[in-house]
Amino acid sequence: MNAVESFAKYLKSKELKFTKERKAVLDEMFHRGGHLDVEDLLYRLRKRRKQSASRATVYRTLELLVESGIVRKVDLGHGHSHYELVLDHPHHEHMICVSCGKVVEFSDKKIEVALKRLCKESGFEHTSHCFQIFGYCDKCKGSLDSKKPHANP
Amino acid sequence: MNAVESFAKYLKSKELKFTKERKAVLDEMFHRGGHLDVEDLLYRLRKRRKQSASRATVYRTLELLVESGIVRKVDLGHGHSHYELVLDHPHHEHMICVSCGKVVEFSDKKIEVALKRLCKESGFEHTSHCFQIFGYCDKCKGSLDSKKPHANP
DNA sequence: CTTCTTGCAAACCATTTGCATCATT
DNA sequence: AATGATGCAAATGGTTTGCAAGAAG
Repeated sequence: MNAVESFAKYLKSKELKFTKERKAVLDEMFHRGGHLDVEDLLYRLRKRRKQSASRATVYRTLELLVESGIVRKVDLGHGHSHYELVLDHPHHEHMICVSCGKVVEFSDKKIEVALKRLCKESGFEHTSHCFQIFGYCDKCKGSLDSKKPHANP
Repeated sequence: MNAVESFAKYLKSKELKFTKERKAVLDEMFHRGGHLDVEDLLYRLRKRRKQSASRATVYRTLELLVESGIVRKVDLGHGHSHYELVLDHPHHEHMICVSCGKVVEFSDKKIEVALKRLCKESGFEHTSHCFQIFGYCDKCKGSLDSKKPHANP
């Protein structure tokens, strides 16, 4: 089942409507694939699509997308949220360069296994997690400016 | 070297002053040990110590404590920051119950090893990381109210 | 005495919300 | 036609900042 069908189904189950604004947000998330923040999304909707949506609607739609499990909210340490598609995108964590803002996705089987074991051991019912590694990417290593506002890749 | 000496040294190196307000914040962080947010800290300073400090000063002091490496800022998904002592407290991650807000610390050697290897492989210079697991603690398992203190995925 | 700090209140910024109007079902 | 959705602007809540008065070195 693709993201659009999945979202339509979710909305129907809650007796909510599949408006053009909601479709536009989902489409843009899908088109992008990677992580996006609200500002990016608004810009892309305005500049690259015929269909725009207000900031409030984007926030409201993202909340629905998160609830439905299609998108996840991630914290990349930039002081505001980012969102990324879950559907069709293998689960991963983020490695973030505090100098240039570059974000590298990674995943590790051993970490996944350890996580599951830890939860099981303590009777914790895992629903989601967030693993961010901060530091300097190979290009910024040795760089002194750890105080730069990170640009979004 | 203890936390007070360490902070004094850091402040001196930056030609900053070790005021009673700064000492009070550090003392309370040290006394508490675990994670605290600004509200907790203000309350404790006001109620449990003779020395208080304004909200602005608490924020400013925490920033200095983070810069100096004595304290780290952690995101427990509550919509605001928490802070915890690094010095004299073994490194750990957090498992957070989205229903009751309970936070359990954990650490895992295999995860630490995997993290180091991953960074090395990609030439990433690791400075810090944050690993949060969200879900339901043993007491809240089966609970329906997923609408409590949570924020992240 | 000079410079850094404090506390206050105003500013800021991301996010949420109330409400009148509009669009889907 | 009924109900939910939108856009706007105002509200919110955590955090930051400008500034005058105060304290540390």
